[in-house]
Amino acid sequence: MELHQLRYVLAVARAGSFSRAAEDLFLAQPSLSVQIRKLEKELGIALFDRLGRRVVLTAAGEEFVAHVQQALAHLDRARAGAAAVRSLQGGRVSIGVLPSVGAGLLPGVLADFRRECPEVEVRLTEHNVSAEFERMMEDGRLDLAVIRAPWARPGLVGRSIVREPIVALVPPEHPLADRNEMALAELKSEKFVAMQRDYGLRELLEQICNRAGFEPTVTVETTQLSVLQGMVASGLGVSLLPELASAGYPVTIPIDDEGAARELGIVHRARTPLSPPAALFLELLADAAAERPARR
Amino acid sequence: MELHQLRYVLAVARAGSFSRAAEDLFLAQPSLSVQIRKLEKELGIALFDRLGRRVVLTAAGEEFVAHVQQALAHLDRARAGAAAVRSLQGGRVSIGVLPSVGAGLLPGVLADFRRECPEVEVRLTEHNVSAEFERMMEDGRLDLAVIRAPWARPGLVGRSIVREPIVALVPPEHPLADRNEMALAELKSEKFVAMQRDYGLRELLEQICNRAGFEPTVTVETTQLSVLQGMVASGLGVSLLPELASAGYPVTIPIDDEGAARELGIVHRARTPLSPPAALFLELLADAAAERPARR
DNA sequence: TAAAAATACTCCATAGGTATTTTAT
DNA sequence: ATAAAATACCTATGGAGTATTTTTA
Repeated sequence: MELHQLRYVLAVARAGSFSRAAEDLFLAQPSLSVQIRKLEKELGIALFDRLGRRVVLTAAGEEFVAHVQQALAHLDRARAGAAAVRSLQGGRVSIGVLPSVGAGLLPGVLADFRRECPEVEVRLTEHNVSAEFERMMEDGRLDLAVIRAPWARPGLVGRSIVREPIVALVPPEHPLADRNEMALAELKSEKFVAMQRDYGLRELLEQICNRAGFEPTVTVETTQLSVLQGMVASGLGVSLLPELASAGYPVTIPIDDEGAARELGIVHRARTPLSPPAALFLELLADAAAERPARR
Repeated sequence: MELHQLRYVLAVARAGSFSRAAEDLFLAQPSLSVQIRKLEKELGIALFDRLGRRVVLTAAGEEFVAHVQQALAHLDRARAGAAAVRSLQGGRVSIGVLPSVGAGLLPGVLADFRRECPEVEVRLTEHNVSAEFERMMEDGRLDLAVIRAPWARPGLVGRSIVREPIVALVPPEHPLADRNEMALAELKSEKFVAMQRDYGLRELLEQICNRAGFEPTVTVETTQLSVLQGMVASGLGVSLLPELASAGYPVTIPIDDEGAARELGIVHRARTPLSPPAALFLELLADAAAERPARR
């Protein structure tokens, strides 16, 4: 049983004649006859009664055709679904974003994307750890992820989209509170408020302090950016955050150390092609990021 | 898009690996890879994300598979329907019978048939004229018909199943009423009660009278066997009927002329093969008829 | 006799196989 | 180093074509 045979059966049933059906199918009449016969032989029943000049479905043929029509309709839907994805009128994109990006950069991009292809479902996943996204990418659970550069896995490719400065958060009454800029080394002996271990922002904090030559003394840990900001505000210590993540805190002082910055990139699997919706989303996100001037 | 490709897609989705799916399908792995790739190219989208060692459906692939499963299920049903007809567990037989046969011979056959294959639908058509059945046979509206022999159309084949004597029906007080047998010629100057023109039994009456050398004088016509019998009973005339059709009338006298008989046959199209249910029905009918001894 | 289906054959596209390379764990 | 997928190449099945015969209306 082959698809073309099924289409031929429908055509013959519709035309009531092998010759006319062959014309409709742009096929030679013998080819059509042979295929129908072959199918009948395989099924073990006659689908058509050859009444001399006319050809009509047998009772069994009628039942068969009814099922075949259903089947072919489903295949049309399958094909149409694929076409929809191809032309950005359907499908789904799964995207992973760090919380700070989710709040800062994404809403506008989502709105743009929704406007361009309202039929495409967007599945957003937020997570604090870039490495988790890398894992999800490789599992196929995500099509795109916005993560910290540089990414570790060789199977991922992408482009840098944001380079944002690191700022210090200090309590309002802190001696450094009125500075316009500062060096990391000045925080060497401060107490730090930080995200818990295994959070991306904690790792970032330790990396930049280490690069400046000291180990930060973390006295309080939390899992929420807003809680961290509140703790700094109430004088429990200072902190270091990328600018996007410091949004909402009043006393931030830019760090002028070389390399005191967080770089974000949008990545996807190197070997699997991006679906058309995913490719569009990547473009929109990159465009939106390009409008924010890259700093430091 | 080909059926085998769709089955391959389902197998790969199920197995999560080209190699394992290829084993399941008793197929070489490269053949499978090539077919999937080809389908993806035709659809213009990726159905699978090749994640190094594992293979998972893309979002578009999942939707595609869902439709394909529906489609293949319908094809299974189509195939199963054909198998059912083949094995006498489904399908339909359309049969044409003359009213006298419908009353006399058929009920038992129908019961036998129903017992042997209760799933097969039987569509009965009664008609008074054999020629009408011949037309319906050639239109494909009937699979089998029980008609008067000999049949006219060369496209029909079949076998004789019943040869029944012609009997005379006379009013109870008629001079011939107590005879055990008689010759047709003795009815030469009687008034006849007969079926209307174009009825098979009327044609039969005229044929056998003509063969006996006279034209019957028909004074009353009707369209119902029971009405005809009533008219004879009330003395309006005599009639001639095949034995099956005379059932219920008290005064019948066998005609001993050579050839004063009606022969019935069961016919089907010569060129189209009988469906298994139709073939069985033919056999059952022929068997039932064989049990009635053929006479004259 | 004309029109349709079946038959006979020829050709070539392609599904599937084997051997091998590439890639990822 | 191993296991899986991709690539390259080959073979052969079978779908489609042309030419012809058979059959029916």
